[in-house]
Amino acid sequence: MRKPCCDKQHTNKGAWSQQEDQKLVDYIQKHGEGCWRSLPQAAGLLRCGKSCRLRWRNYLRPDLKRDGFGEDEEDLIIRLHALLGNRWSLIAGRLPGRTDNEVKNYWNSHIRKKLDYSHRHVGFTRLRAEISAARSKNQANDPETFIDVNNQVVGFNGGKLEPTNDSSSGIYINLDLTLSIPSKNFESSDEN
DNA sequence: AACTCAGGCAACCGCAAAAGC
DNA sequence: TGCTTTTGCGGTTGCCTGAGT
Repeated sequence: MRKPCCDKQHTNKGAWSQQEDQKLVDYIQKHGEGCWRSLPQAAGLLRCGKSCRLRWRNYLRPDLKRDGFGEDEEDLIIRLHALLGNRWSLIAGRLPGRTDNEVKNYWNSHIRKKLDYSHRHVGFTRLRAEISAARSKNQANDPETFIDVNNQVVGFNGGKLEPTNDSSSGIYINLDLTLSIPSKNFESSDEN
């Protein structure tokens, strides 16, 4: 039987107060990240470890961007989502200062709607077709499909998408994620 | 001004993978 | 090697806010 992550009767839930944030930040600055299970008690917080970890990673980390998503970031998310699906942590990993939760929320509240409009966009359709071909090759367990994501070559290895140095053979797709599709085209495609 | 409703975001939950023993 | 514990991830929920009526 799995133990619950914390004693829910003695933990706070809901929005974090400034005092709680400060305690968490102070503790992590002193002791570093990790040991989330024991952290709340050590930091004097009535929260479960998972809650502390989430709060730190999504909102308190000093390297987070707190401004809105730019067009280039949005384009990148669209391309990565076409490639990776709902692998939010992987997508967020390609966006410095962004979290998986932030990307996921942004996708669900903004981009998904936009894509409903843009699915007829020729360039985007072509991109999806290329990616779809690569993914179906992967489903056939063919390891020789490589995708260049911002100069990092990744390959399907045993069904997993992983960085690889071996791109000497097989299908090779350069997504060129440093360039952005003019996102205005997405919007305009349905408005005529 | 009051009410309703939809959108956006923060946070929680449960599961799976990884790590430790 | 197998079991337990911890961490990470993705889906979902619930609250808050602003627009519309």
